[in-house]
Amino acid sequence: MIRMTEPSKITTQTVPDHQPAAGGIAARARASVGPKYLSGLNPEQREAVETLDGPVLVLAGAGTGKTRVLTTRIAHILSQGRARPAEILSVTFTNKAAREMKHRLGQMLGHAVEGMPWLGTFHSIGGRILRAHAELAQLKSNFTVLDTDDQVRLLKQLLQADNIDDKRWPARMLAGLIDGWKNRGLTPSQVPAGEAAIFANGKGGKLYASYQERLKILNAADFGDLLLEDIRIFREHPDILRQYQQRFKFILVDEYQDTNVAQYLWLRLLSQAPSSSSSLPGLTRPSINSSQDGSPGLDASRRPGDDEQDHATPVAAGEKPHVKNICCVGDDDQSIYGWRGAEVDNILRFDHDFPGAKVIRLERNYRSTGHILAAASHLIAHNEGRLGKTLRTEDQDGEKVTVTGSWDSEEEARGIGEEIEQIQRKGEKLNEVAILVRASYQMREFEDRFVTLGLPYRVIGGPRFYERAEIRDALAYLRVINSPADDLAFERIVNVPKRGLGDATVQMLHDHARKRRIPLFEAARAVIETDELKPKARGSLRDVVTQFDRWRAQREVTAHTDLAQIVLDESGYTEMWQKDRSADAAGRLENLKELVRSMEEFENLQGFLEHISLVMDRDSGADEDAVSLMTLHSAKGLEFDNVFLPGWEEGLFPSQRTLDEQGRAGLEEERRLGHVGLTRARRRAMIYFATNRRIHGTWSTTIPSRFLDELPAANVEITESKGGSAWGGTGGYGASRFDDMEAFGSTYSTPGWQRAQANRNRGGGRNGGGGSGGFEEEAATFSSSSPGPDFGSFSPRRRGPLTIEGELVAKSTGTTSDFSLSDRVFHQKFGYGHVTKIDGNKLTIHFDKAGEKKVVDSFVQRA
DNA sequence: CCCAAGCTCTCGAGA
DNA sequence: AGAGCTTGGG
Repeated sequence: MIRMTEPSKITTQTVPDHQPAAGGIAARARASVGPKYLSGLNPEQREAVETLDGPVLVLAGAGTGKTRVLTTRIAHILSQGRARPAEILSVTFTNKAAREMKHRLGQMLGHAVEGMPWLGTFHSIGGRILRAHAELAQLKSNFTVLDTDDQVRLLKQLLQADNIDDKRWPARMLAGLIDGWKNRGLTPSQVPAGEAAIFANGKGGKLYASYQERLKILNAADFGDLLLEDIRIFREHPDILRQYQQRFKFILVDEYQDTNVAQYLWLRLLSQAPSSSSSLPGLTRPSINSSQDGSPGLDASRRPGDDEQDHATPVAAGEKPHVKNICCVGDDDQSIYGWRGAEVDNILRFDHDFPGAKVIRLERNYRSTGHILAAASHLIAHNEGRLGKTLRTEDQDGEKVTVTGSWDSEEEARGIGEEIEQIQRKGEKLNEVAILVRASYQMREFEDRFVTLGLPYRVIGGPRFYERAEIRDALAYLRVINSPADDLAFERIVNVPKRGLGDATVQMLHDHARKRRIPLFEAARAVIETDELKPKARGSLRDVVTQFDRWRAQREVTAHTDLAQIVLDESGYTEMWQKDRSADAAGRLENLKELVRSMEEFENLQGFLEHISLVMDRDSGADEDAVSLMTLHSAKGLEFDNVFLPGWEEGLFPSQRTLDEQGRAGLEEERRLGHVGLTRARRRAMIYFATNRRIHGTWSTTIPSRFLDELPAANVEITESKGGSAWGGTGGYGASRFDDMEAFGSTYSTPGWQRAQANRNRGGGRNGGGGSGGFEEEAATFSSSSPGPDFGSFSPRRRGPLTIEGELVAKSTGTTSDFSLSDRVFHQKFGYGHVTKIDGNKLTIHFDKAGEKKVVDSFVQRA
């Protein structure tokens, strides 16, 4: 496996502050007389903007001006006359990022940027290309984009048709598998046999194939197809590929560390210089991480007739595909989307994939104070698979990062609430306060608290607008109008509002449709001419068909917003919610109005539907002064003066599930998430953890996150939680504390807790963990790291030199418990029992009545 | 065909 | 704890 840089090179390669960027005379000459958009850039940024030719990788650490570089680069290309707006392909991951870039470009160029038609998310641009060549994917250009929900419902139908027990083999799981395959660029015939077999006794691959067939019949594509079908079209039709290669003179990619294999392949195809040669290099990805079986994923050519397989041979070593001007910007330390197929390897091996690539590091941080940056850097230094950057700041040290322990998550929310009120009293804006949680279920407690306090807040990236039932219903009506073959949409609304068309009727329509190979809607039209249905159902169905025919006719002469309103009213859908007396009915009606309003931004119904499924976020009242509440994931790219980071506990953060599924790679991704969280803060970062947390409705005792131990003592301050902490100071939760804990229940030994415990013990035994005891500052040293990163290895032990010193270490009060095996003990809640296992100050006790429990020794007394 | 009660399952991040 | 789904009775 190839590593890009030796650690030793990293520091020396950094461009010194005062010298002009490499690039020599030309760059210097431009530097003095350069256009004004270049002024204010530091030398590295400037180099990233001005190196227009050939592949460029910009390693942009948090807060180093990444977006600025990207937008300035586009401005530079345009003003140098190197390309017209329509010749620049610029891809981002989120709509937010795309909007932000458009906005900043507009500001920079002064005049309106009418062009830049190819600035957008991977999915929107992929979808656009697919629509242009839909017929090559057996689709019509008005195809529907299915979201996860539709996908699962469709798969459920397929499972039923195949008589597969969807209890044992959930549709969700299959959806996840298919998603994963698509992320890796695999069509049904390319899925390795072993993987296809793991679902439903070997039917996985076949189901994937029939799912794809169904999609074509429904005139639909899922998110993965938006890229995968492009790739297939490019491969099968070199002339089309060449057309795009010629069009795009420059390619820019944001957040490159988040790209998955499919996105990588897509980019790679587009980034080849146009060539008429039949041997297209780079059609496949060279083996990713030297997997032992030697199957690089794409060479599974089991099915005859897939002639594109012929190209699927790895690029020969030394072969240099001609690559044009592609600039990828990313930060390996912010790669947090491994779970959806992102390959950190894409960025780690950039110069291998794009030979001759210039790598530019942006390490000057303009965002955070010294202490925050030091803490974040120190934390991330524990990762092995890094390219290695050292973030620097010229800002002052500022306040130390605080770590606060609370008894439980309610106290945590209370403490943070009070802290925020203090910030407010100091006259700071709530807009500059954010709470970043690991899992969305953590949000509720804060919302409750803020409602009580009357503190304005907004949830960012919460349940998405178009995922709401009423929006999906309304969209389904519009989808049926737009695409009569959209059976999923038809099925969704055929009996909404209630029309007496239940499962029996729908089933009958299905049979009919399948027999004649026609869409459900057409089946309905046929069936109402027969007397197969009871008169009542028949009448209802006739009404539905007639209504849709009328709406489709109206579509020609009515503005699409008016049409939507008409459809909602005439179908009785609006009325349905007006009659509904539940609390949220009013809100739903409001949402429907909002939906109709939002349609105004689009030319017509078709354009609206094309976009709606790709637009995830709705900007909600950003002008109001309010605290922001969001997940760590959705915080990427944002910054705030004050950042609260609650829930730093084993099992929650790092997430047990990630650890279980991804081993050490997962742990490193979680650590990067912590790094992202800390680097969101400009002036104050405040970490919290609770000793007790409610998970799945029951209280569990948790132990502080290992990441706390990995913070540098010199930059961190331990504080007391407001309202009394069970942690620190008093030396552990005493029995008196426990007396108050009504809710402390039976779940001390949840599987998650046990796993966390097991992992912790396996992970080097540096400390006994435990919620009890105080932090002690201590110059801790542990050894780490073999010379090269070692992906794919799950070895929990680190080897080699690299020492990290000066860390906080949580020390358990009693690493030696007073109890010994089979001691008879008494517990206030569980009664009498005897000790079966001792682990530091944690005891496993078999209680006479309550069974086996894990308990901290201070909770029990000798019987 | 509809509704209500009971049941199970989830509770990691997104386009 | 809560949602979503299945089941049984009207």
